[in-house]
Amino acid sequence: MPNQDLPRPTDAELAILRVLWERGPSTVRDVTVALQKERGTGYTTALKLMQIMTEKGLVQRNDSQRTHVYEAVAAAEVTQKQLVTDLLERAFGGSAQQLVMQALSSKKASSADLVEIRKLIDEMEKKMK
Amino acid sequence: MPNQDLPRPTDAELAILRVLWERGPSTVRDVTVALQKERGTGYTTALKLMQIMTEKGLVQRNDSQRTHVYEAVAAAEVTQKQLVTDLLERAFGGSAQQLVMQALSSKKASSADLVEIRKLIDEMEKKMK
DNA sequence: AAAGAACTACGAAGATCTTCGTTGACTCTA
DNA sequence: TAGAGTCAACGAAGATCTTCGTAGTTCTTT
Repeated sequence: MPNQDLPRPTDAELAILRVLWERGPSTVRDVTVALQKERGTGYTTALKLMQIMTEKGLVQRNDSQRTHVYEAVAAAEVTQKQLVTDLLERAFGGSAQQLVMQALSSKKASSADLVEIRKLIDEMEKKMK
Repeated sequence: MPNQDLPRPTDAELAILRVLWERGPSTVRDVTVALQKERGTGYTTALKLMQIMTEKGLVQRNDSQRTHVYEAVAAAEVTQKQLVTDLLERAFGGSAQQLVMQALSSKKASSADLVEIRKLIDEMEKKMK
């Protein structure tokens, strides 16, 4: 029931969340290894970040074992929606249409994607009646 | 011909850009007044930010008059696309479809918006053949 | 039991972000 | 021409972000 009002994750924090979303509950070591390649993140850096994220409530820590295990508090979809909503307000003045247009044209979506999106639009139009 | 590789604007910078996009070339005073309501931004704060943005290349300054006039270097669409692309990579692993879904469901788009988006999808599908 | 490896905690440094006070210059007006 | 108002410039402060070195603890191995 709680869970809301998590702060917007920073860039480095988001990188960690993405690892946790993909791997599920993970240790600092796990996360460090995963981020080593793309970011060159050091162990203590990841540790410190994850400690801070714990304070912020972005992740949850199981410290029953000596090696702590972290997991994301909010599901990927929740945080993603928050980020999109945020960007929508900050950059697009709330116009979802423009954001969608930019997203679709910036990264080419597959035709399967387009079908999915069309479905969603159909449903939304139905509900509007 | 130049123009690319502008840094990602910060929150406060983006607020200023939005004013410039809407008003066109504006003075610090103009921007301050516009942001006073929603953000309570003070004059020197806006000035300092706009000076920094000039150094970064985000805005351009005409100082032929005593009262300088600033304008955004990149059009709204360009910066918006940059921000969306950025978010796409950082939070969605490049999946435009998911981002669009979140955007459409997070903020209710009007039926006119939906029609527009559907048009865009139609066009994209055509081009795919 | 001793040495080495792995882990958490802590603090600090450097960078960036945001805000604002102060100063000095210019302009307008009484 | 003196005073009030407006402006750009500058510096600094406080907050946040990111990184990393160091220390102390626990575990493992020999």
